[in-house]
Amino acid sequence: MIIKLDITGDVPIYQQIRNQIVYGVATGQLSIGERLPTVRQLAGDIGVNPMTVSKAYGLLKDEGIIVIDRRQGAKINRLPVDDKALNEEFDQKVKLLISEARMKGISQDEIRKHINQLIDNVYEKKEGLH
Amino acid sequence: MIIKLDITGDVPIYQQIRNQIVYGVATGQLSIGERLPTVRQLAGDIGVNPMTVSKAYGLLKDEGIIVIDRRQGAKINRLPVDDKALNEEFDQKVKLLISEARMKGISQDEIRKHINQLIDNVYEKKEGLH
Amino acid sequence: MIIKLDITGDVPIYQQIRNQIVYGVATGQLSIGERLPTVRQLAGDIGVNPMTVSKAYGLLKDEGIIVIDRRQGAKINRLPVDDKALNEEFDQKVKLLISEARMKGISQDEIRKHINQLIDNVYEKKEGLH
Amino acid sequence: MIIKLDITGDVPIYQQIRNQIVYGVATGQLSIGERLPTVRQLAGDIGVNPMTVSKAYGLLKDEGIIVIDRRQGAKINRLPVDDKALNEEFDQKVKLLISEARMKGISQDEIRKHINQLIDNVYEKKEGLH
DNA sequence: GTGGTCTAGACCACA
DNA sequence: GTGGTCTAGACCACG
Repeated sequence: MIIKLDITGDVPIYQQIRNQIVYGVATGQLSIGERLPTVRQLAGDIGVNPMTVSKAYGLLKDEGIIVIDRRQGAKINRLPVDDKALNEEFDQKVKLLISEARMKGISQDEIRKHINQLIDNVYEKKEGLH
Repeated sequence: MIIKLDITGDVPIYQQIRNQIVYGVATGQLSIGERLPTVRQLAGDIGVNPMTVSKAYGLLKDEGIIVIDRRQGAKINRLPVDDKALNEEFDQKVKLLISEARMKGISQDEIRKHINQLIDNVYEKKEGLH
Repeated sequence: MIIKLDITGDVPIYQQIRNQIVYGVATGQLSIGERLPTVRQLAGDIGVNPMTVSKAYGLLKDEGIIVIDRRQGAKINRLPVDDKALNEEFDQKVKLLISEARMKGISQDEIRKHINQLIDNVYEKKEGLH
Repeated sequence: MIIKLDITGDVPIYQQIRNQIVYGVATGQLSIGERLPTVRQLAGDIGVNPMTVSKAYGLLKDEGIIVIDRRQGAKINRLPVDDKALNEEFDQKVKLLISEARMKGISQDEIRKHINQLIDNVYEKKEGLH
C-alpha cells in the first residue's frame, strides 16, 4: 500500500498517514491481521521524521484500529464496532461538504449520485471488517 | 442566524464562523443580498476578538461568498458557480468520512440512507442560490 | 463622460473618481476648460456621498488638474508640467506590474508589445494638454 | 535580499513585503526552491511584528508564489503560469500610470523609452522562471 | 459609524 | 525550532 503525502498542505502529516491507513482498511487494501511497516521503516520510506509516524500509529492504536506488539510491530486489529459512528460531528462535516457543493451550483441529483458512487467505492470489497 | 462556537475544539474559531455562514447560505437561512452583522457586532455577540471575525469575513470574501462594501459592511454575494466543485479534494474528504463509518460497523445501506437524508436537509429550501 | 465605480473593490471610491477623471483628461475625453459637474450633481449621478466626491475634487485641485470656482463649479485646468513625473515611485509601480506579469509567464516581447499598445491608447489624441 | 520598508507611506507593510518578494522573484534575485527567512527572523530584521510578516507570507502562499512547509518554512514555488495575466485590471493600472505621466508633460517617446528600459531591468536575468 | 492595519505578547500544534 | 491562532487595545482611512 502506497502512502502519498502533501507536505505543503494544511493537514498535518501524521494525520495524513492515519487517514490513508484508515482508508486502506475500510476499502480492504489492508486486511485484518496484516502487519504494518515499523515506525522507522515507514518513516524512511516516505521521508518524514519517525516521531511523525509514531504519532500516527499512536492515534490508530487509541482508536483501536491497530495493535502494537513490541516484537512484531503494528498489526491491523479486528475492528471495534461503534454504533455512535454517525454522530453530530459526522453530520456536521458531511453537511458542510454538501453545503459547499450546493453553493457552487451542484444540484441535489448530482451530489446524490456522486456521493452514492463514492460510498460504493469504499464498500466495494464485500467481506466484513469485524 | 445563530452562530455556535466550540472553543475547546481544534477547529480555529475563524474557520468555524466561516463554516456556519457557508451552511447558512446553502440552507437558505441567509439570502443573497442579506447583510451580515458588522465585524464588531458579531465579535461582541459571540465573545471573540474582532480580528478573529475579520479573518473569517476575509476568507468568505476571498471565496466570493460575500462582498464587503465599505459603506454597509458585508453582504451575501450572488454565488459564483464552480463546476469543479466535486474535485479530488472533495472526494477524499467524503471517502475518509465514509471509511470511518464503515470501520465502525455501519452498513452500506445505513450510510446511504443517512447521507441522503443529510443531503435533503441541505437542499430543503428549493429556491436556487444563483 | 461616464464614471464607473466598483463599490466592493479595494480602491477607495474617491480615488476611483479621481483616477477616472485623470484618465479622461489624459486621453482627451475631457478638454482644458471643460466644466465638471458640481459635487452634488456628480454625487447624485453615481450614487455616493457628496463628501466622497468633494474629496476627489480636493485631490484633483491639490494636483493642479482642476480649478474650483465657487460660482462656476470645477473646470479642467491648463496642466502643470512636472519634469519629475518619472520618479522613483513611478518606476516602482511599473516594475511591480511588470514583475507580476513575468511571474505569470508573460514573455518580454509580449509585455513590450502590450504596454506599447496601451501607451498608444492614451496618447491617441494628439493635441497637447498644456 | 534586502527588504526596504516605507513606514510612513500608505501601502500596508505586509503588502510592501509581498511586493518586494514578487520583485525579487521576477528579477531572479530569488530562485525557485530558495528558502525565505522564517517569519520571526524577517520580522526581527526589518523591525515589524511577526504577524505582519505572516500575513505577507499568507498572501504569497495564496497566490502560489511560495509554499509553506511546516518543516522548513517558506520556499519559492515553481511559478504558476497564468495566461490571463494581462487582464483588464492590469491594463487599467498601466493606463492610469501612463495618463499621469502624460498629464505631467511627458511625451509619448519619453514614456515609451522609459518603460521599455524598466521592462529590460525586470527581464535582465534571462533564465526562465517556470 | 465601518473595516483595515499593526503591535505586543501569548499559547499551541507540528516535526 | 517552525508557523498558526488568538487577544486586547490602538490608530487610521473611508464614507
